[in-house]
Amino acid sequence: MLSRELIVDTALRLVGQQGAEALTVRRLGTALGADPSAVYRYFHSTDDLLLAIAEELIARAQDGWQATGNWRADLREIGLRIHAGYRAHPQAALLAAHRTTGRTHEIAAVEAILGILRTAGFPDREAVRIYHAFVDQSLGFAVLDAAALALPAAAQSADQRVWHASYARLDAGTHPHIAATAHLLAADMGRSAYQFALDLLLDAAEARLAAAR
Amino acid sequence: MLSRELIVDTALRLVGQQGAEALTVRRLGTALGADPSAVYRYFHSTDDLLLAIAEELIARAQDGWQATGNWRADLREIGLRIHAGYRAHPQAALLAAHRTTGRTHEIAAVEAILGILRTAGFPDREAVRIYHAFVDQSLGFAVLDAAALALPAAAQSADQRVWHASYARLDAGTHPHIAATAHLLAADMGRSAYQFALDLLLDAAEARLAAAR
DNA sequence: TGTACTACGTCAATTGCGTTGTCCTACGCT
DNA sequence: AGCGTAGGACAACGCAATTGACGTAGTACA
Repeated sequence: MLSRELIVDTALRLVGQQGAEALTVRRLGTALGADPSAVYRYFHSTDDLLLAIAEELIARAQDGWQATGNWRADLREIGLRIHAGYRAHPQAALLAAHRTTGRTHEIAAVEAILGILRTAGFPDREAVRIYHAFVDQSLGFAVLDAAALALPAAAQSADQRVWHASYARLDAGTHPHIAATAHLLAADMGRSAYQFALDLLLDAAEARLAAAR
Repeated sequence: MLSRELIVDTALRLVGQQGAEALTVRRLGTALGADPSAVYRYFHSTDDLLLAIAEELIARAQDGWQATGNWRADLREIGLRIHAGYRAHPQAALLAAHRTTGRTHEIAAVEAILGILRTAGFPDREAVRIYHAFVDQSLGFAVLDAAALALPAAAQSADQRVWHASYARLDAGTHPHIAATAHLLAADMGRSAYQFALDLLLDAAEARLAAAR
């Protein structure tokens, strides 16, 4: 017996194991032990299914979150949760992160973030702008980092080697700035820049809030 | 008589005119007045073709850029160029934005950005961190916005409609913050948040530079 | 001049995809 | 008992990427 939940869970597992290109109605049907067309009893189209997957990722990211009342800490926590949640399912994140679902869990997240900003004292117009920048920045980094994680292991280490090989060996005469910072670059580019970028965004938001008062 | 250049140019024109979903070997063949399979005489696969398109994009984005000496203005200009360049060709951006090529155009960009930051007075470690956050933020937003543009027209307008339909009709009792800002949300979510996010990042960087002195 | 080779394009076929319409079967309701 | 419906199977359509066999023109070379 199939169900929307079972199909979404199977799809996430399928994509996690076999990569993004495995998410087809036909392979999904095989994984479910059912005919591909059976999926259409529960989802209007593959796009509909994709939105359900996106919604599930949002739900998992928000699960168990509690506001502390400190707007900066709360926003930071939500950002890190979104980023971590999508990175946990890189292939699915690549497909789903840029979709607007308009469903309950997404709405709950929007309401929570807007609430944090407005309660903190941001004027409505400013709260909306910061909300938008915050969410898209989180999703953008999530997609980028997920894409790196979704690469085959060989391509992943090749990307990493570029910083130690190509960049570290550039001539100081033609590329003085890279030459001067090559060791720092090699160390930093292996990690995600999301945390630092998030703190920069929160710094800027805090400064604007102080200036508005 | 076909050629790699002619095919790449035709592909870019095709996508510019008919949208992301027009980039198929069959339609490309039709646009070239040739059999679809003729493309394979010049490119090993469609992925190969897309990489060639991506290279072309990098070249075009950098073309004609000049430093002014104002670090903030220079960084802003580079960010906007990257973002606009990728957004102009969404489907290629989706495939190319997260790859580290280590080729001449990419190296030139890295050197330029690091140079701007170090010349402005950022210490090396800080310059590298800001470089990383700046680049990944620009690429992240580019991917996200490109993905939205690469959607079929139907899905695109559906995403847009969500903000006017679902969100604008939520009850003020259960979702007070969304209800209070629904009109602002609908207006803001139709645009890219990149410019605002970029300005926030530059604000924060400027504050850190001032604090370090 | 004749031969062989290569570059370039066409043609036909294979495989996989999303999606749809039709059929079958089991179950709950009156 | 009869019947509607939910849930699944099956077959088919059209579009996609890709491939290998085939034709054709030009070109190098003996």
